[in-house]
Amino acid sequence: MKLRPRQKRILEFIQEYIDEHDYPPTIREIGAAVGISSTSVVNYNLERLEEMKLIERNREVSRGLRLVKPKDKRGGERVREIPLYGKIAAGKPIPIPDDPETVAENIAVPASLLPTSGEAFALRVEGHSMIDALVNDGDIIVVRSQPEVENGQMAVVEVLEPAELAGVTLKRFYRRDDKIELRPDNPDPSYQPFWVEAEHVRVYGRVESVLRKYS
Amino acid sequence: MKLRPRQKRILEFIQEYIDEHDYPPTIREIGAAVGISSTSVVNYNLERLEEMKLIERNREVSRGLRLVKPKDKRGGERVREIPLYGKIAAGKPIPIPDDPETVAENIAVPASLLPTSGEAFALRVEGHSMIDALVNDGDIIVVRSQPEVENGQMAVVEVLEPAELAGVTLKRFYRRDDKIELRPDNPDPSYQPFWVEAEHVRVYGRVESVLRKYS
DNA sequence: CTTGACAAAGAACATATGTTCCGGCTATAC
DNA sequence: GTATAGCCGGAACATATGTTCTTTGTCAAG
Repeated sequence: MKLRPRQKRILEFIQEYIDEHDYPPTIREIGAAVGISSTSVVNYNLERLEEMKLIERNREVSRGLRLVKPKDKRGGERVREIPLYGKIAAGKPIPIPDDPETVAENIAVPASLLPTSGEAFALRVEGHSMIDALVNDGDIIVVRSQPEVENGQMAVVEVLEPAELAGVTLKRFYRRDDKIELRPDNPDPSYQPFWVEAEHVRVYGRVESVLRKYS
Repeated sequence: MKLRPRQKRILEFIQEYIDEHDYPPTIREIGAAVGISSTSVVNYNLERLEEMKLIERNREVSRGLRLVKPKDKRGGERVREIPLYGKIAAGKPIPIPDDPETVAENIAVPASLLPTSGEAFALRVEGHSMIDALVNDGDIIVVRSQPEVENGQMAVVEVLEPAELAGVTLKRFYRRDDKIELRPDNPDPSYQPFWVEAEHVRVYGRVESVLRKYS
């Protein structure tokens, strides 16, 4: 079966309408846009399109139609939304937010910057302690959730004790037996590594990618 | 204003419904799902949600509602595809590809990392000359196409003459009268700035953002 | 030419769906 | 207590919207 020009215009209009409104048009709106005065003619053509498997319809439901292969703007799996949980101190640890469940916002990340497997989340870096690792104040890091990381990797960890260091921080991670060294990556001597008991550290994940926007 | 549990359930249901049907639910469908017998109560709560800027409504239109920040698969303008033209030397300029029109591939970039206006494209950085600007070998830069840049900005420029420097390169850009200094950002003395006649330089654009993926 | 399938227009119809109004309930403030 | 505001339920209402029917015109096949 062949797609007639009027039917092609209907398809295009549906796509445009959904792009603009986030919901499909009515039969009458389609008619007005394509230049069809009768609702029955629109209905007729929608039936043809349905036969051709180009759209799906839910009968007796207003705006009950969808495109079978929507020309999705975000091209399938090329982008994912991950939660942006807030700020992380690259310098001194900062306390965990009271309610970690409340996600401030989501951020869209290209699939090419995401881990190939596993969950991921994002944080905004505050401070300059990882400057030598090319991570700066204001950058957004994408973190792959995982309970362990290898030595030398950039990791997001929570320090439980001692109290004066407690909080979540971004550091290079080195494990020696049951002690863990958290090392900043800044030549400035005001940034010093510190050691913590392994049992007092919880690893959230390792840094997978970095996003930076220049104002 | 506080989000009441019933309103939260309404939001969640709208999201689920859209994910499943590709169009929004009716007031009555929301009521049935959330356990509200009266359409007026659903309407009332939708008005509250609209006040809180959590949804938008088109009155007198069936299913005329949308989530303001839809976790929707087709999240509108949140992502754009831009061409990834290939590699650029952060160190020595590299020749322009014979056919700049042939785009090797496209890359999806979140709108938050794109310039608010104008065209953009992406390049993969090769070399370490911009290491102090936190741009490293392998990073992808997003470039806003523009014919001029301000002094000190990181810019993608093409050098036409002299022949031994000809090519496209990534440098900090400084203009003094009719001469242009192209300055790398690496303390290593093997990276040296150089001066070129302004008429022998073509500016492609300035660096808008940086993406880095750790293997 | 006649026939039948297809496309279309217009009108009438059925109902799906948003809107409005009224009353009741609960909690808090006065 | 009373008063007020926020929230809810129910029903009547208006209309937005899909469905169906009849009629007309076109075009290719017989």
